[in-house]
Amino acid sequence: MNIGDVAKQAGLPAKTIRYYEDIGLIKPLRDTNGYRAFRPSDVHKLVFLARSRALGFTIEDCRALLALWEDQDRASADVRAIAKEHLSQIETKIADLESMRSTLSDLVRDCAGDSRPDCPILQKLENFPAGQTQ
Amino acid sequence: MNIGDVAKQAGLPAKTIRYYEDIGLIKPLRDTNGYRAFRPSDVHKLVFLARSRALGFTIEDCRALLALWEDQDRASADVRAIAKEHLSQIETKIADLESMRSTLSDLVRDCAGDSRPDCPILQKLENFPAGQTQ
DNA sequence: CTTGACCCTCCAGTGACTAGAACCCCCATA
DNA sequence: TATGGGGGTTCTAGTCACTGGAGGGTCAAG
Repeated sequence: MNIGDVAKQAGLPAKTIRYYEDIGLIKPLRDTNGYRAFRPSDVHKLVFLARSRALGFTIEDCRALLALWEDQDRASADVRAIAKEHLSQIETKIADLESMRSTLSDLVRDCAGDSRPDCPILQKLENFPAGQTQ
Repeated sequence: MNIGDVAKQAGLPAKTIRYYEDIGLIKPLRDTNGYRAFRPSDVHKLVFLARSRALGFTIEDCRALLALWEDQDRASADVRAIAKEHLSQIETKIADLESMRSTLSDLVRDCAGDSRPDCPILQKLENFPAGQTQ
């Protein structure tokens, strides 16, 4: 199977698939003309990768998950540990973003948004306490 | 004022401040020894930048906000537009992360986390519909 | 005079791609 | 047979917002 078809099946851009080969996540064979020749197992892995990435796992998480996925003797707990760690990172991010949202929506609410030069948003950006997350 | 003191005042690493100079956000003077010499207005700008960045504005947003901040004749509406756009991006991100969280926490909940090799997380990563945000 | 804290520049790396250039390969049509 | 289009290939460099490190200069105190 060529890269274009695989890209459709996995829902990933061809560029991304080449990149995944570069960094060693997949190792497709090659045809005599140099084209990548994807086996069903490669496609399967790419689908797995697409889904894991969509859930926000990092590439290194994905690498670990793939290794566990391929290991018949892995412990369920190993996978769970990765997922739990990731989940807690997601929860931290959500909390950060919610605090940003609340500050920002206060600012926007207080701003008349007219043509006068005095803007409460800029005033608050000068004055509210800094040092939040990113 | 030297960069170390400014860093403390603004709550930014010195490296970041140098970077902000590199990309033209600030233009501190120089002492004869080559050290950056920050005026109060530079410090003020850096505080503003730290706060805007803490609220998740991109550097380019910050550049625009700084320009408006310095422009006596700006319209309040311009600032509000940037803030509103940013707010809606934050809200999209939160929604994305919440959908990740709900899927992931389902997965984690269903996983015994023991030493058996069958793991529902990996099974679901093979099977649930892909194509979410990132 | 030395030590240690501070400052400087420049280069490279991060994560996860993405854009683009310059090229090769294959098939169908005129 | 040319040619056009749609694949494929490699390579380099760019993205964003820093961050780390090497290798050095400056300054104040002891």
